[in-house]
Amino acid sequence: MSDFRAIPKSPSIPEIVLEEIQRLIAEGKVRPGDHLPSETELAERFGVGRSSIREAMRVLQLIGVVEVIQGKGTFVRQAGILPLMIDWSRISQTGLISEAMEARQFMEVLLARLAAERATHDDIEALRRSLRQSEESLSNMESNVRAGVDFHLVLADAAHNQILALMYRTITDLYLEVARRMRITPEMAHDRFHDHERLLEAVASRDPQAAADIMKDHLDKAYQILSAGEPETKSA
Amino acid sequence: MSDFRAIPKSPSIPEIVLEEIQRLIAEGKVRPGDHLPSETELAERFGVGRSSIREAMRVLQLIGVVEVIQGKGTFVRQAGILPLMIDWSRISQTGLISEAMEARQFMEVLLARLAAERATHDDIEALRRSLRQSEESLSNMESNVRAGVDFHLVLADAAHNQILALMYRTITDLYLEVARRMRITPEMAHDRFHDHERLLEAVASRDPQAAADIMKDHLDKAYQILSAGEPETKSA
DNA sequence: CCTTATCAGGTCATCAGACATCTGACAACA
DNA sequence: TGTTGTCAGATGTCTGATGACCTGATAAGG
Repeated sequence: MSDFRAIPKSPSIPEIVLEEIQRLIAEGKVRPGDHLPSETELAERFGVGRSSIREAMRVLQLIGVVEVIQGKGTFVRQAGILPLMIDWSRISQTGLISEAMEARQFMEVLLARLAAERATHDDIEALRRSLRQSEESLSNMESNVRAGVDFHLVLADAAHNQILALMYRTITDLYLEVARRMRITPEMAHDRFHDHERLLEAVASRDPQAAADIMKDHLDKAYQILSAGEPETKSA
Repeated sequence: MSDFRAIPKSPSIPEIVLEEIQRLIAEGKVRPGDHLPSETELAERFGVGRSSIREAMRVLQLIGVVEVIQGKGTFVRQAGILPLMIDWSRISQTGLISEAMEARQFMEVLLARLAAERATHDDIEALRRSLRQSEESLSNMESNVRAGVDFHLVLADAAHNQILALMYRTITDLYLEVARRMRITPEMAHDRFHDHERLLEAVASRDPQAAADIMKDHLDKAYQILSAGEPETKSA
C-alpha cells in the first residue's frame, strides 16, 4: 500500500499569466516604467479571458510589480522582494532549496533556545498535547508528518516572538513541499518522536543550551536524510 | 484660492473585499480550517460582483491566507508572514514593532557570524566600499542613515544565504520607518561608523565570534536609543 | 453484503459581453 | 487664446453561461 503520491495539480491560468509576466520582467523584455499592453490585448495575445488577466494583474499590483492606473494603463515598477517570497517554487528553480533549509535550521535553533527561556506553563502544556497527538498517529505516516510539523509550530509560538514565528511558518510551507518527496520509515518517525520528547524536556526544565543543541542535532538528521534522498548537489 | 484639496482616491472594490476578509480573520470571526461562504454568496452579502470576490480571493490564495479547492470551496489557512509584509502598517498597529526589532537583532547577529565565516574577497571589498561611502557622508545625516543601512545589507549578502538576506531585508524596511523618527547626533553617527569599522575588521580576519559580539553590542546601543526616544513601554 | 455506476447539487474556473468611469487628445466654440 | 465638448481607449465592475470538479446519495450488479 502506498506508493501513490498525490498528483500535482497544474497551475491555474491566472497563475500561468502571472509567471509569464514576471518572466518577461525578469528577462528584461519589459523594463521598469514600460507601458504594458492593455488588458484586452493581453487577453487576446495569451488567448485567455480578460478576467484571468485581471486576476494576475491584481496580484502583481499588490506585490508592487506593476502599477495600474485607471484610464491610463498598466506600468512596470521596480519590484521589491515580495515577488520572490510569494513564488516559492522559483526558489527550487534557482537552487535556493539548500539555503532555505539552512535558514530554517538557524531559525529553528534560535526558536528552541528562546522557547526554553520564555515558555509559559500554557506553552508547555500545548507542547505536551502536540506530542501526545504525535504519539497517537505514529502508525499513520501521513498524519504523523503533519503532527510532527505541528510540534515545531507550537514550539515557535512558545518563543514569544510573533515575527520570528511567522517567518518560520513561511519557510516551513516550503519545507513541506520538499518533505513530501521523502520516504519516511517507522524508525525515522519514532526517532523523531524521541527527539521531540527530549526537546520538550529541555524546554520544560528551562535549559536553552540543551534545547538548542537537541534541535540542531534533530535537524542535522533530517537534513542528511533529505540530501541522501536527492543526490544531485555533489562535487564542485 | 486653494481650499480645494485633492480628492483621495478610494480603494477599489476588490481591495476593500480583501481587507474585509483579512479583518474577519484577524478578529477571529473566521478561524483557520473554516469554510468560507461560496463566491456567489460572498458576492451577494458584500453587494458586489463575483469577479471582484475572485480577484480578492486570488490574492489571498497566493499569500497563503486561504486555500481554494475547485469543487469544494475556500478554506482559511494559518498564514505566514506574507500578509503582514504586504501591509506593514499592521505591524505597528498590532504592537509588533518591538518583536520586529528583536527579530532583526537575532537575524543580524547570525548574519554577521555567517559573513565572518563565508565572506569572499569581493564581499570584503564591497564592505570596504560601503564603509568609505559612509565616511564621506558623515556630515550629511540624511544620506548617512542610508549609507549605514547599506553597510548592513552588504553584510547580509556576504553571509551567502539569500533566503536569510531576503528576510533580513524585509525587516529592515520596517526598521527604516521607525528609525526616521530618531534624532541622530554626530556623535552617534561617528560611533556607529566606528562599530562598522570593527565589524569589517572581524569579518576580514574571519572571526565569527567577534563579529557576532560586535554586532550584538552595536544593535544593543541602537535599541537603547530607540526605546529612549519613545518612552512608553515602561513598568509592568 | 459489498462493490461499482450513475446522478444531482454545490462549488470553483473561465470566458464573453455589457456598461461605468477615468484619462488624454483634439476639435469646436466664443 | 482659452475654455468647453467630444471621443477613443483604458481600467473598474457586473452579469450570465458553460465547463470542471468534489461530495454524498442512490441504484445496479456481483
